Amino acid sequence: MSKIPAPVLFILGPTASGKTALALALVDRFAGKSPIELVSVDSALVYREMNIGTAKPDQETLARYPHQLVDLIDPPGAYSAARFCTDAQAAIRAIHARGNTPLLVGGTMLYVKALMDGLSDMPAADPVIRQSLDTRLQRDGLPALYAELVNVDAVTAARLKPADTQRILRALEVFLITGKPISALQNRPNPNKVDASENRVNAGVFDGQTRTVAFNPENVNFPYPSLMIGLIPSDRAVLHQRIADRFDSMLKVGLIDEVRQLRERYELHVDMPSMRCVGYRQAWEFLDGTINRDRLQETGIIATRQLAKRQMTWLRGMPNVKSVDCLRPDLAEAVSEKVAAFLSEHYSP
RNA sequence: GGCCCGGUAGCUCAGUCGGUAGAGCAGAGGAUUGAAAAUCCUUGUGUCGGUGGUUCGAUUCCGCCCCGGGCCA
Repeated sequence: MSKIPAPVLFILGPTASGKTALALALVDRFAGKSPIELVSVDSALVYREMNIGTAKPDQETLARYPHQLVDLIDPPGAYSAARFCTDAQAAIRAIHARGNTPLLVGGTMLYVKALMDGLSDMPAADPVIRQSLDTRLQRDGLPALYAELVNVDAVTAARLKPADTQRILRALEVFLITGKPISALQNRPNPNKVDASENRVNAGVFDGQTRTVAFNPENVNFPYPSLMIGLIPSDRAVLHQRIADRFDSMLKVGLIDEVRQLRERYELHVDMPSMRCVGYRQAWEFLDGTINRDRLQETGIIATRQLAKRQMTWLRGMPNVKSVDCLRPDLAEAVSEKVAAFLSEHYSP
C-alpha cells in the first residue's frame, strides 16, 4: 500500500521544555498495544558528533528509543527544510507501514510548517553560487547586493528588510539559478504533495485488527490526521532557570572540548550552519579567545533563551497546536490521555 | 580618620553650561518558503543614592548623611 494516512503525533516545544522526556514516556505508555516511533524535528540533532551542545539523547537512550532523523550529516554539511520534508515523509510512511504511529518531536518549527504546508517548487541551495555571493558580500557589502535584488526582483526586495542578509542572499541565489525572481516561484504548488483523493482509507493492521482511518482532505500536503501538542511553560522564569542550569551542565560535561575536537577533526568555519548553533558559536568564540569563560556562559544562556522565545512565537502562531503547560507535574499523564483519545478516534474498526 | 573618584532603566554607562533624561546589552512582542539553534523587525518613565539649602524651578549648584572603589594616615 503506497499511501497510508494513519494518524501522526507531534510534540513541539521550545528548548529545555522537556520534549524528549515526554516523548520517551509516551513511547513507554503506548508500547505493545499501540506502538509509537519517534522522528526528530530538529535542525541541530541532524549533526553527528554534536552531542553535548544539542542536548542529544545519549547512546543508550537512542538505542532503547530509536529516533529517526538524528545523526544524518557531518558538521561541515548543511541540512534543509526541504530535505526534512522528504526524510520525514519517508519516515512517516515507513512507520505506518509497520502498523505503528509516528511521533514527531522537536523544536524546529519551520520544518513543521514546511511539512504541513509544503514548499514551493524551487531550486535547492547551490554551494558554488553561495560561495560567490558570499565573496561579493565581503567585497561589495550587503547594500550592493540588496540594490541588485531591487533590480531583479522588486517584489521580494520590498518584502525583505535591507539588513536581512540570509534572505537577500537566498533570493539572489534563486534568481541566478533560474533566471526568475523568487517571488514568481513562491506561490506555485508543490508537485510532491500526497494524493488525498479518498478521505477514509485502509490503514493496515492496528491493534490486531484491520482498521480504516479518516484523514484530512483539507491539507493536500499533509493529509494525515494530526495531534499537535505544543509545550509552553506557564512561568517563563522557570524555563529560563532550566536553560541556565542546562547550559552550565553542558559546560561541565565538556561542551568546550567537544567543539575543540570538532575544529581539529573537520574543516569548519564560524559561518557554517552547524557552528552557528546555540552554544557552539559561543564556544567557538571562546576558543578563538574573543570572549572569556564567564562571557561564554552568559552569552550561551542568553542565546538559548532567545531561541526559546522565537520557538514560542512560532508555536503561538501555528494553527491546530494544542498548548499544554510543560511545567505541570502530571504532564505525561495529561498528554497520554489526549493521545489515547486521539488514537481511538482516528483508528476505527 | 583625611583626601579623591563614583552612585542615572534589570546590567554597563552617556547626558542635562539649572527647565524632571537616552544609548548599548538584557527582557518583551512579532516576522519566518531548501542555512531556521539561522536571519531580521518593533519596543526605553526611571523616587537620576538620601536629605536639607539656594532658585520661579534642582537629577544638574552648595551643605550634610549613606553606600561602593581608590589613595594617604
